[in-house]
Amino acid sequence: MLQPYNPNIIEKKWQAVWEKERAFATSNDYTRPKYYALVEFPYPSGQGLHVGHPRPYTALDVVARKRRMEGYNVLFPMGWDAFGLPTENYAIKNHIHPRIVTENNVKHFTDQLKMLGYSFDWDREVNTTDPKYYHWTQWIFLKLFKAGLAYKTKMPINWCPSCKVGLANEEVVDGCCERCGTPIYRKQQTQWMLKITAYADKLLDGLDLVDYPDRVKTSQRNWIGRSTGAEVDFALTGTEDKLRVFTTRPDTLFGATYMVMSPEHPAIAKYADRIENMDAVKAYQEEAAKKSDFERSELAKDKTGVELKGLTAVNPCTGKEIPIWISDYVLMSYGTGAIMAVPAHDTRDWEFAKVFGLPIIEVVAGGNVQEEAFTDVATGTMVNSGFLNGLEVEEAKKAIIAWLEEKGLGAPKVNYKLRDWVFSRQRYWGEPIPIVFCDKCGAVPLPEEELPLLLPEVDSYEPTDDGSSPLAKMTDWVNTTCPCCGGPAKRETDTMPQWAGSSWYYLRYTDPHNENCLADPEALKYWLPVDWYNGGMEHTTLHLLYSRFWHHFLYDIGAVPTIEPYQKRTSHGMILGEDGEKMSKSRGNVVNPDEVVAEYGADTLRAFEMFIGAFEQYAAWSTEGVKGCRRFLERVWKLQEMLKDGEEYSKEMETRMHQTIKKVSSDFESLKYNTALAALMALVNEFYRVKSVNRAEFKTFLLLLNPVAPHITEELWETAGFEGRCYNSRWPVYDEAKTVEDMVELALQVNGKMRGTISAARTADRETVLAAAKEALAGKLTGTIVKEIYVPGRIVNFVVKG
RNA sequence: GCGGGUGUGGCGGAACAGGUAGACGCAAGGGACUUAAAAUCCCUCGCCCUCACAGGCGUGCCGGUUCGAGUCCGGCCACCCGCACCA
Repeated sequence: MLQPYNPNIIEKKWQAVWEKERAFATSNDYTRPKYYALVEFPYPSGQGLHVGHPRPYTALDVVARKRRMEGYNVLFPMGWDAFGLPTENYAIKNHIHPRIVTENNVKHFTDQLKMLGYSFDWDREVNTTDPKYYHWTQWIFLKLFKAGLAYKTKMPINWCPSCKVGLANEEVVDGCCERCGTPIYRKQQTQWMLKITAYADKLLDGLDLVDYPDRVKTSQRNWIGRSTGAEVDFALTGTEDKLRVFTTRPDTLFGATYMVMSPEHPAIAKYADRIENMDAVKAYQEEAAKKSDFERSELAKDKTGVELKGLTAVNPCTGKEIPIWISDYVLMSYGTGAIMAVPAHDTRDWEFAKVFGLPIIEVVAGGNVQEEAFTDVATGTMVNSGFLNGLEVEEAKKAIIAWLEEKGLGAPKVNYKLRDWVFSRQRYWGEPIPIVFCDKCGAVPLPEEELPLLLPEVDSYEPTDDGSSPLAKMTDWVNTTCPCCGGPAKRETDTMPQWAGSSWYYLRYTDPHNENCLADPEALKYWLPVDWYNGGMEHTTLHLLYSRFWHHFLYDIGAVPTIEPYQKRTSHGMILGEDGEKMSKSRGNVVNPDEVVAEYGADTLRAFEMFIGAFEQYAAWSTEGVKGCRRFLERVWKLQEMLKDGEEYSKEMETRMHQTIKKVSSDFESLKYNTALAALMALVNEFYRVKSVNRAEFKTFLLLLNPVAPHITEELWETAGFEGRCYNSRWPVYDEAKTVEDMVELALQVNGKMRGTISAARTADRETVLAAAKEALAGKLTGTIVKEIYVPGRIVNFVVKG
């Protein structure tokens, strides 16, 4: 009598066996071929794992398990991105130290991940809040500082009044805090910045070296936003001064009929005495300052502005005096904060000119510039442009830049949308920034021997409204001596953002316990780059970009051996609630993996997560679908009852077995987990149809299913008495020649319409097949056959007339 | 506005390289087993017409290429995501 399938028992059993056998420990034998599979380490939140986590984890666990069976030395690690606001907020509310909160959450997450049977190498677990880890986060910061890539500056930052913290541009979504949704506003504050802009070109060029999805590459490129053009100086009438602008269309310079400055442009204050309508200008400035970024971009794109009466500029090409306006459609943060307006060939300038009745002069023929701006650069010829007349746009660009350079009026210039990275947070639960401020020596880096700079114990983690960190109240800690001159100095009290620790964690996994450097160079050389990194699309312009930046920097200082950190990147689709909406507590559609495992087992959950749909697309949870996967595993379990002897595939199964090995092997490599599982289900259906599975077939089947459902396959492997363990057996191989059937069903068509099928040998010759086809279609072939098409193994088509 | 993506049964989704559309799963209907139910096993399952055979229609819409189009080309439409006055 067959025992019923009881996942709760066998899953615990095998998890214990694997742990005892150190089944998934990474080898330190650097002569073996390596494979580094990485999933984004989670933030250990208080809610625990939700069913979204297992989708990417299972997918890469499948890859990792398959690679081990193929003989690779596999690094598949897990860790904790544990600094962060929710932990700190929870700590404040419940008066528990965030360290304790983190410990508890990590424990909970670990238990949940172990329950799901992942083949992580737990000996290599890292935790960003561990001083032994953040030692090296701080070390990298010091290197950045010494390289001039970390600097402190007073600037308007994105302030979230709810989190009481400054945010990076990447953390602002629709003008609101990415985390809590509160509208942010601009606040002047001194901030640490990282000069990611210095790496803009390297980050762009590096994309050509890696295998990322196009959508990821494209959004990184757009975010960096490189644009080439020129800077041009316009003389200010009656002064020695120039007004410098950036333009991507220097070719249209003859058509510049006015200029626009950002309301924050410093020239306004400088020439206040010349500006006749200063009251109106000031009013406009105040109006613009009051608007949040959100309002400035989202609300009415209707153009507004004020002319600076009494201040004009000179078009360097035409020599004509042109007016200067201020308008909030020109941003101080991009280019020079001022533009030359060419209404005939720029949509925004055109709209502005229409509102204020400014002249529109066509300089590129090809459109009707009184009706709309003509912005096409591919067609069109220069007109009304002096020496440029008759040139194509691209030729004109070169010519005008050469002319500007010769006259000393301008030069080629590249601009980026990318801004430097706001790197300080006014909160407690983050890495302390290892810098002290000395009246004599300025900002002084801590000596590297003094790292890690430990996060001090404080009485209150409460953030302050004035924007200073909770650490600022710790005067014992804040007051220190200058490492440089020995005089009194104060410590930096802001901490690093959560993105710091995650920017290099994949390096630490290669050598997680090293106390002398961030990781042994030999280990880095062997393991890098990460072969396959899966993570969320939401990190494309955050974590993924930040960590590439750090890696490029570390490469430049010789700390890592590769230019790029990740060779291949994939992104999973989110798991939605059963209602098709994003899972959230407020909607009440959250599915808890613990309950799914308790009711159906981890193998069922894993199988369902892989079967739920195309890996890169969103998928809605389905309780019925989960049951379907459990049903499949029950059918697998009961294959034991029809198990027959046989050390080779049976005749009737042979082709099917080879086909399935081929299909599953390639699908596991190309994110098609759903169809791999479908092929395995179909194979089981076939075993049921013939009411038989022999030992050779069963063994191969177990190996193919093992990466997805490791527990049940291990149990069946043992029960069947196969040698060793399933997890460390060799991945099955197929014979290409044996994947094709000898006899095939050919589709018969008349004028491209299906009219029947015949069975024929795959290699049957044309005459034989056409004769058989005509016989089969007797009666349906009326008229004259004008063409006969035969594609061996596929189709016969007769083209008939009359 | 710019960029990216998606559109196939009642549902999730398959379809190599242009070659039998709907694999696999879910739901539904029918049958077997059972005192009964659950579970399990077997059968049916795109739409229209037909008792059945045979046929007609069908992959968002319109057109094109081809012996043959879900797949290629041109033109639209809808929805989703990202960026967004970036000069």
